[in-house]
Amino acid sequence: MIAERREKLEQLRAEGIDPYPPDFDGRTEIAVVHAAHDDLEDGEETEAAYRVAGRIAARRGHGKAAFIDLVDGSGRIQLHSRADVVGERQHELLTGLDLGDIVGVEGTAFKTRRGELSLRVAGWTLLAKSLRPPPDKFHGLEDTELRFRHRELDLIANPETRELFYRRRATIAAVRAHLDAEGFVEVETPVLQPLYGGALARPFTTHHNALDRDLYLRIATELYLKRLIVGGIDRVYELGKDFRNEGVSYKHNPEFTMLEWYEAYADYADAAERLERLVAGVAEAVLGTTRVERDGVEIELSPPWRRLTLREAIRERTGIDVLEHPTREALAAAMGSEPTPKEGWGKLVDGLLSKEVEPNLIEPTFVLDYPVEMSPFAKRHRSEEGLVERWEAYVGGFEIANAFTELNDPDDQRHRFEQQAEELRRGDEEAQPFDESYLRALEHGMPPTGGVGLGIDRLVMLLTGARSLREVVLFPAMRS
RNA sequence: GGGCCGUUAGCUCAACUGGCAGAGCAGGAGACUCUUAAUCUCAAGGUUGAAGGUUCGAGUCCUUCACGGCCCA
Repeated sequence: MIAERREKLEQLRAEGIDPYPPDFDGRTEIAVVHAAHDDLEDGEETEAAYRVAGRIAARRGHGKAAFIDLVDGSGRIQLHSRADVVGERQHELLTGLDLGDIVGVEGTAFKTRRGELSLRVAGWTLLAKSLRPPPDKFHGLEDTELRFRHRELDLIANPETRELFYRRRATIAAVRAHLDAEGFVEVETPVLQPLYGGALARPFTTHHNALDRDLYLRIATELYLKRLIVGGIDRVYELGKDFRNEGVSYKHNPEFTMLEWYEAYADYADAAERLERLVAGVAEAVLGTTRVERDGVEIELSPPWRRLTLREAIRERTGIDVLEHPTREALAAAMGSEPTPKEGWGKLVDGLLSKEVEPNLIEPTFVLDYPVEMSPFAKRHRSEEGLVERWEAYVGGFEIANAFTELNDPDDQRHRFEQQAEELRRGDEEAQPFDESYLRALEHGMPPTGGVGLGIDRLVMLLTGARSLREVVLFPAMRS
């Protein structure tokens, strides 16, 4: 198959045709041609000449004439080649090209009797010979593994894939526009970090040869961004990749795109209002509506979202009041199970939340006020003992965002790091390492601050109806 | 980590209880000057994911492994 195409390549070279010329001038996007002439009458001809370029997607020969479908990034247009117009030899060579070949074409616009806007080919140039057969022109490419490993084939064969990633891009652009308009400053902080922090997760480790030291790929941008708050950038955000050394699932990829923003002189209630406005605004900008559908259920994203406490949420689903069972032994007993040595009380609560509560939170919901054990960077609750001012936002059965009133008391932060050290000793590999440098920054004084982390991939899932995060990541992690 | 399902031609898929591995599209040769999943004729295309086993005979049954999907942890 490949050998046949290589043979054609050599034949073209023998004819003096460069199969990979460097340029094609004066190109018009196919969508522009459609916009200019879609109103032609059936059978109407014009003198309007265009140069278009793209990939040959289909071909229907008719002896001394042929129809060819040409696709570029903007759309598809039909070409009509006639031997009496373009010349016998040029016609033969054109129809002898393979599906997948990339050509530049000059021609005049007309509409066929059946009403399809087409270009009458006056001349053409091979721009790139394709040596491998493209996916099936009718069925597209359906094999999930091939689609993910060779996303370029998915994009060639499945226009809806291209649409999805255009929508992803529109989502990110709308998020930036929203925050920029609210006076937030976008920054870039280190991806390679001497200490990881800001989330409960295991990091990837790498090594810097010249410095001869291990570095971590960031699991969050949190601690650096809060140092910028200390520095006086009162509204700051970063949108970029985080890396967590964990398994893959429909909602996890080891590298993923995260937005974090921090706002001085705000708390977690302000952050919640900002998030629900942002998500609804982005949906409106990207979809033109604040309603999305998921598994046949319509979800309204416009504010205000439901708010309930974590305690209520768990009690509502399981009948267990976690605050009545404040030790890991007591809570495990109430759950009817034995805690493993690695599980602290916070882990058990987290388990109840993710297993029992999360899948049932379809309508947008803020779950408020988490146990302090689960939240080493959140400020203690202003009125509830043992809790912090934190929320997680759930939509469609999964978490999209996490926020707190940030802990700005350096002594309390030191105490929390010590607690995390204990968790590390117990064997919890997701616990936080002690970060003296961050503590020192807090000791200079950080204003009261509200901060949010929003999972961009999950937001895109929400706005595209994708079943899996892997569908909205161009090249998801795969086994070798 | 566990369970279930899948892996057959470049792509999309067939092959009843074990019995000659097939089709459509793509590719090749030919016919056809308004087709659009064009149509028609002819010919070609395979280490059935890998390794081992059972059997006269394995795409099909058994074991192990690889990769993927779904569900659970």
